[in-house]
Amino acid sequence: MNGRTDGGDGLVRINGVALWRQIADRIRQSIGNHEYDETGMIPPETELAERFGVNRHTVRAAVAALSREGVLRSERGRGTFVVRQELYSFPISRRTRFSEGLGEQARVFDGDLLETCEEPASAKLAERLGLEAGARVIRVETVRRADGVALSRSSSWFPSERFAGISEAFLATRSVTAAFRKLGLHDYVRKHTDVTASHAMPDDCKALGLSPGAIVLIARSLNTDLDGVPVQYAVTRFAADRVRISIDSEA
Amino acid sequence: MNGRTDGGDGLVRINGVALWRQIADRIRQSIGNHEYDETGMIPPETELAERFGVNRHTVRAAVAALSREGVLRSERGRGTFVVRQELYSFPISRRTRFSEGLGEQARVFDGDLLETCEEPASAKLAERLGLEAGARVIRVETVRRADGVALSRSSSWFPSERFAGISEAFLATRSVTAAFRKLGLHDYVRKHTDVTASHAMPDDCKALGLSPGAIVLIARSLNTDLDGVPVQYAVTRFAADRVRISIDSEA
DNA sequence: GAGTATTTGTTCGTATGTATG
DNA sequence: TCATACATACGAACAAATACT
Repeated sequence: MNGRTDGGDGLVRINGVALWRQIADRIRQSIGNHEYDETGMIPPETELAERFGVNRHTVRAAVAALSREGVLRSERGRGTFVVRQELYSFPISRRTRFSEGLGEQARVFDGDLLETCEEPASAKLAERLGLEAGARVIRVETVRRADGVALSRSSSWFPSERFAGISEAFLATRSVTAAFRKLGLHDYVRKHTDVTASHAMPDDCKALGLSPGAIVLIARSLNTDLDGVPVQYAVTRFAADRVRISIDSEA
Repeated sequence: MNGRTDGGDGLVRINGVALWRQIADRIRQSIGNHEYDETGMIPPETELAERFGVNRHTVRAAVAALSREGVLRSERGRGTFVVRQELYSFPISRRTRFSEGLGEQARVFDGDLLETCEEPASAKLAERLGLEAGARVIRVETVRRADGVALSRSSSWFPSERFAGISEAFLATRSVTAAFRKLGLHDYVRKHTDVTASHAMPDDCKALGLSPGAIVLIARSLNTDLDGVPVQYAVTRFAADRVRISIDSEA
């Protein structure tokens, strides 16, 4: 069966990744690139099948997966439509804050505190936060949503000594900025951010409502107070099909 | 590490991605996170099989795939070893330049010009470059390598009118900075960068030597001259298991 | 309203790939 | 290496809802 003389578009059978999943990914990407017109209707299954050089069943499997994810919605006799075209744009700058950054892209922002605990810092973490090896830190696990859609999942670490009670403060205010303020820190800045990407772990799928095999953008970031003393290290995992990271390099 | 406590297992049997490929991706990620000790030796197959809750055959398939990619090297009787531990870190700032940024992380940098042509700008591209709709642009497709390893693949667009001959200049110098200089533009700055992630397309796999199903980090960037006039729009696709994007938010 | 084309939804069967023991 | 169970992909229908003339 594998004589896949890739017709119009180029798609090759790949070891280990099902054809329907590759097609789902390409459709998802086409949506992100605004390759479909404004009606939000994607080409009919027969046309996609021909374009990708696969059977219609295979396209249907891809569309079914995207429908389960809430990306597409099919209507018998009418066609298949994109549910939401735009990615949320998450800006990174010296003054990065979560909900402020997303600004007017959604009407409602909220989040959950999944878990919090105090633990000894690993060697790497202690170094990043400028603490002595084994110093205690408070870890806070959160999920952020915009208009009810989960966008990201974060693990944050704060020095215990300076920010005792930060998890309660966060729980009360649902905002790191506000929690810091409650504890006497009135301003902080983003020092550095590293961005990588990887497949979603089972935890990500659960917390973000992703279909397994989805991609997450991972931002590892360090915030400091105005004197340059580290106050927070965070690993944030964004659903890559919902969020774009945006960097303005202004002078 | 990281207190992530997925208790040893945490592998979901997902539709569309073969188990051995998921395991290969997790091993790749563990390497990126430095979860293996400095000897570079990964746990024996039986242990990995037990940890992931799969048959040893399946782990072997994953290790075989990573060995084909050059990520692992198995030695009979000794074990399986990581070939290169570190990700290359690609910094983004107002003065982003490709090889300067990678600096001392590799000994040899080079690249190929895959293809170049002149074409009319799409509506979106014209807007981004501040051109009239349908103005002509020069597109340049390149691949960049560090120490012989392909890191990224770029499509760049330059306004034809201002930068006629840029592809020849780039071909001669192998550097955008030098090519600009040849054409009389002595300095330029990075205005904006958008980062997303997606599965590698067949073209990426070919150009970057990726195994299918791999992930690419996609940076869409705009460079301007010192007067703020756009001079280059580029889409760069990085192999996510080789490169990390790094953002310093200095004042 | 009738008739036709278009589009998604469903059911067979068959061959190959993946994972286990 | 072999045998078994399940997922993936193909092909050829046909059914049902919608859109257009």
